[in-house]
Amino acid sequence: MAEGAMQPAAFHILLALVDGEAHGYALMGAVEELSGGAVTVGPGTLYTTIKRLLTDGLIEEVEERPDPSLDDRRRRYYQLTAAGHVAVSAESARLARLVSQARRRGILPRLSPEGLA
Amino acid sequence: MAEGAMQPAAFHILLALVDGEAHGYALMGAVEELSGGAVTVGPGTLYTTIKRLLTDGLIEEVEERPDPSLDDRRRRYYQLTAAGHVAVSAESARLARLVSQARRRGILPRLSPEGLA
DNA sequence: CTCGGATATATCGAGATCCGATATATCAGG
DNA sequence: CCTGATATATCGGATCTCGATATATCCGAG
Repeated sequence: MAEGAMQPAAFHILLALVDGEAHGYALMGAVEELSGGAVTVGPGTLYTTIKRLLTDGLIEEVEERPDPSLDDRRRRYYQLTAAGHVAVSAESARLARLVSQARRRGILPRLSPEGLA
Repeated sequence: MAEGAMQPAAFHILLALVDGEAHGYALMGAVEELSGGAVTVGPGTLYTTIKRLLTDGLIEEVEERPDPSLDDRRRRYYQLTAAGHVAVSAESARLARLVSQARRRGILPRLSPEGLA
């Protein structure tokens, strides 16, 4: 897509990370949940996207380990960078504009379905 | 993507067609306009996407020619089918849910930018 | 009338993305 | 131990994107 658009998988992952740091495997479930089950990111997309987001500087790995008693040495935790925050905000605004265009055309209920999962 | 997601280019084209029938070349400008310039669909994406939308039964070609004095025999006009209307509504609702998730996380202004282009 | 540029549709091939399958390793519990 | 769930990672095929290119038509300038 043009310069103003982001890959859907990347956006879903960044949006899940706004809640705070998370490890890869947990993000699969988080994306499915915040999309209401409409989007499923499998391991193939997940880890290749994570690698690209790291390269692009939109996320970074968290070095500190959690409570040692709860630690799982396999996990790798990630969090948004400042650039990642900017990017996910910009992409959200772009989608909001599209949604308002859809609403203007009368193909959506009056208000956003705030009450839905 | 999963069963509940649509290709961005296809969605932009369907959304432009909610306004009524249009021919392919006009859709390029329409998509750029309704996306606020963020998305540019070039001829490659445009015509391959149109072909796929026809095959999937989401759009159909309009046979009737416009006013003969204004006719341009090169043009091919398209309009949404009933299935296309359903599809663009469903995809809009999916995006609206994502936007509400973004707003819930505080990375968007309070209300949709209704006043913007 | 002819020429040239804009309009319009279409296809090709390269690159990017997506995604299931697969592989490997670690964790927890029986 | 042994098994199944968790967790990360990569591979290859399929799909999607997109600029470049080709062809045809329209229209106005000259």
